[in-house]
Amino acid sequence: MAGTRLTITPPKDFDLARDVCSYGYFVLAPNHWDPASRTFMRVLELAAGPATVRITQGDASSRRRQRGAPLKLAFDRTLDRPEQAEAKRLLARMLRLDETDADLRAFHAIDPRWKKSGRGRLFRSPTLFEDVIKTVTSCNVAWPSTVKMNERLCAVCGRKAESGLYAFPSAKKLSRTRAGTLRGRCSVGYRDQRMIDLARMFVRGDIDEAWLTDAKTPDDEVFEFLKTLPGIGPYAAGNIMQLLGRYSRLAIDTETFRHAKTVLGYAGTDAQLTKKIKAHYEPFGDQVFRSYWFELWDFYESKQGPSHTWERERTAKAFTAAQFKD
DNA sequence: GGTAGACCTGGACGC
DNA sequence: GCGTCCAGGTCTACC
Repeated sequence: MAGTRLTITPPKDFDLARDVCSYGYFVLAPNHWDPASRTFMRVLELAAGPATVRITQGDASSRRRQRGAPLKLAFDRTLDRPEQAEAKRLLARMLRLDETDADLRAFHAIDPRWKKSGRGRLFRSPTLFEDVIKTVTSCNVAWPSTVKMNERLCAVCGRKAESGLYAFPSAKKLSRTRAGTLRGRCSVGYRDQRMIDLARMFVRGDIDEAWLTDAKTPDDEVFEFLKTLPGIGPYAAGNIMQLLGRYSRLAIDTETFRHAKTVLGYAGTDAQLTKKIKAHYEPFGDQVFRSYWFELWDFYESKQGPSHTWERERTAKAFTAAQFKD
């Protein structure tokens, strides 16, 4: 790529392979992780149009872990100064560079199981809007359909970069898209109007990201607000909470019940399991989601190998609750 | 406050 | 190849 090249100095323990491959969204379009080269690539929607960024850490030819080494960004076009700042801001959100080494030490003090691996950061999207829409695509559907919806949303509604790759659609674009297009061409089904309504709320400013991320805003108020959004119920709200950096709640879905039965050895009705699950994670206080998630992720890695080696095509098919029932 | 049924897609299964 | 059933979380109507 012959465009702008930038460098970001991450926190000392940041590990690109570990910290990108830490949450399922890293395999959803427009994200692309290449296990062989340990390179992350996606299109960012910037002020002057879409730009593809390729991210490596340290010496790409080395197989050694290079925690804390500079992140090298290579773009497919030239970015002016404001765009460079915008790109860095979006990538910092995506990679959770705001989670400092001290933040992670605090998490590991509560749950020391992840101290050795250093796990703590959870990959997310460059924008809250993309995180919310991705969460809606993960509701009431098997994982392969979530993968497909995100691919189609980008291909049908996203802008094309010089690289030929597509961006995730902006809120503005999605707010003007017809429900029939989303349903017919993006396979989002009944989620069509809910996605458009969400996009319109973002465009109008009805969703106040500053308030949602303000440390002074109580978790309970954020959770209750999220549940008022179209297509967002208790599971989705819990998931968006963690995407906002609020780890005090679980996002309970069928996968949680599968985990409770097969890994934790619990039995009973869903209501009984929910009580046992909450009791199990209670000791982790305001970090329950991370403790839950890395237990789950550990299980996936025990079945599929280290997450940074997962091929996109295989991952698209492998990760469904049904695959792990036994 | 709790719950049954509808919503939509895609995969599994039986014929 | 076709039809049927089922899984998946949210929403609405109803009790």
